[in-house]
Amino acid sequence: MRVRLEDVARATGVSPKTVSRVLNEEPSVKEATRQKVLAAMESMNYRPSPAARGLAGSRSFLVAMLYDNNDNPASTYLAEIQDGVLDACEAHRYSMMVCPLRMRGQDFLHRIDALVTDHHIDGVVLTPPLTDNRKLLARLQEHGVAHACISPVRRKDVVGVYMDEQKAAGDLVTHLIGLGHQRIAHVVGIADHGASRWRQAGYKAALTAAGLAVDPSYIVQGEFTFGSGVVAARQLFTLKHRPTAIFAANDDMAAGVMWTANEIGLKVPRDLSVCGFDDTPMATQLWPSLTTVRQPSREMGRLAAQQLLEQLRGRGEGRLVQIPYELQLRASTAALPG
Amino acid sequence: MRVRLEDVARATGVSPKTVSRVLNEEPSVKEATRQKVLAAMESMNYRPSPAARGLAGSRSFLVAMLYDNNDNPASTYLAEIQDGVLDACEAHRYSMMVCPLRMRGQDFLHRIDALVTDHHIDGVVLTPPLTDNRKLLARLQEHGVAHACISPVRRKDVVGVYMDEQKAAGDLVTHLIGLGHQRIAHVVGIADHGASRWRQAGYKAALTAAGLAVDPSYIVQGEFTFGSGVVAARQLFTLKHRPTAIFAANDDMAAGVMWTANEIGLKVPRDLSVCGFDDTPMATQLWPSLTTVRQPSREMGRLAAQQLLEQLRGRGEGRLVQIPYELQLRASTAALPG
DNA sequence: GTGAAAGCGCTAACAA
DNA sequence: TTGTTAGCGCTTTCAC
Repeated sequence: MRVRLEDVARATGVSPKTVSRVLNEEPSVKEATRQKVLAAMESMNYRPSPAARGLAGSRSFLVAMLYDNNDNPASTYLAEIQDGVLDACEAHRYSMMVCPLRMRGQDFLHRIDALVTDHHIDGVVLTPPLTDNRKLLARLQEHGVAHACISPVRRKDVVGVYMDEQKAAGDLVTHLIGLGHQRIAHVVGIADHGASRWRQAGYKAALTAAGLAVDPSYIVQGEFTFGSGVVAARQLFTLKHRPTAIFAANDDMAAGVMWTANEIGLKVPRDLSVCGFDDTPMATQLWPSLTTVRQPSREMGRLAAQQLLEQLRGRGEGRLVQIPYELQLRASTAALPG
Repeated sequence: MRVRLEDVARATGVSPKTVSRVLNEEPSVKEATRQKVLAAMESMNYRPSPAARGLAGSRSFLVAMLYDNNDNPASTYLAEIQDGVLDACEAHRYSMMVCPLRMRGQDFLHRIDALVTDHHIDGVVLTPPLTDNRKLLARLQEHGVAHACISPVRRKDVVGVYMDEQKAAGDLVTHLIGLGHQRIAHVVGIADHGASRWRQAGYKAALTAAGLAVDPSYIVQGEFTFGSGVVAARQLFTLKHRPTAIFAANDDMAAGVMWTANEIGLKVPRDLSVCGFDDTPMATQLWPSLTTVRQPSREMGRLAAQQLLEQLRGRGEGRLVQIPYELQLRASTAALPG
């Protein structure tokens, strides 16, 4: 029924071990032998059994994508990353599992243990804010499980992918300043997320670079959700000198800001310019369409997984790669009248 | 290092086979023995190796969630279903893989073969429109792989979960009629999706039941995307007798309709009532917030997987369960003035 | 109701 | 560069 490694060996006239060597791309096989075996595998449509490989060997050819189920950014962000990770896994004949964790609460370390003990996971892809959880990283280290990070805060000795979010945020705010805005507010994301810190830092840097003061009352806390954008906007709209532009740390909060503007009759962008970050599908679906920064999530997932696999397959070390961003200037920002 | 079944056996003073019997919930074990073994497993923190079980036995304790990568509904829909499937799998100690397919193009059957041959998948959860692909279903049958469907078109001899979408759509349109609307248009979804058919059928039924004519020029084709909602709305807005209400077959298209209304200066709901279907997060984030039908995707994923596992574990047959819907009446619909 | 032996398909550690 | 032997941790088959 099933074509086994042994069958390929017999058909080729070599030992099972040699076929195994070819399968695992070990260098110590004569090129002629390798070609013969490869040809037989192909023609016999041989497919190795992951179960047998996992049981006998030290590798499982399995990676897991971990994400936080509480403080998750928009689900579309995670879905795109997942697709990217899957792309890379398929290209290298690895399988992927998905593993939601609840970072608040203590069970989440046990889930790591289970993943390692049960499935012998070879490596994991970490999404924010998991990328910076010291307990999690320590546990992975204990288990000897490799990992790649997406947008990690620490960038030293880390494998994965990141964007220069600070510079991107700075560019966005500089754009607002170029449109004549001076009273520019910022809605911050969840406090300990790297994304919040970078985007806020970029905001401040741009103001400072333009010789504008950083007014603390123009900086309000959010938590990356639509609702928190609404709350933040309401607070900003009660200020004596209302901001003429608001930079929200992500698109969801920007949507909340625009919703609130509608609520009190402010017209975007005439009365208020709004911009976000991420370029989720929503950005083009809002009215007016949202000025934001494009973050290529799927590509980031793909690259992170690729670096992880690079490392697992012993081909080089796995690096931290930077991915470029793109400003998306749309209809929600406009020049300040007068 | 690892606690094996044999270790549990030794600690309990029974044979490995007996421990295996307990593990697999086989009936032919004396209750006292079973308790003893269970206790030992617990205290020794025994975790069976999926690889070994898969290799030796006929089951893999693995299910896959399949989805279409081309005609996919909103990614948030799939993400929620995935979470639900995962919930059920964890509750029954099964693992889940995700498997995107491209239904256009022919490779997708090979991917099924790979899933079965490589991973010995025990069963799959099918999402629309995969639920009704005859080739896919036939292939699964060939392989003897069980499946559960989410919102399948055929409802006979099928395991899974569905909602009465036709009735829900009818209720929505009836609500519009109750508000005084008579010129009610409908934006249809992708032609061969069950969701499109049911929602359109509900629309027509409600009109007919109210003694209103079904005007073909008020029914325009869409494809479940925001952009197609825009196109459809533009078409409807050029009609001599513009509709006073538009029922789009999903929230994304409804958002497109609202966007277009904005574009040409129509005010929702004063000049136009709009409603959608699904109650995605977007529905509450639009301005004005969208009247729609709540479809509990995560719960549907959970239930479908649960029925699948029920079937796999031989406890009963697995049924097709119906899940209730809920109308969400929000700000995008209002009484017709005059 | 329980156990002994064999083997799932592959890789490890050695040997040649 | 290639082959041999043993066994990964479990389930199967068959015996008792």
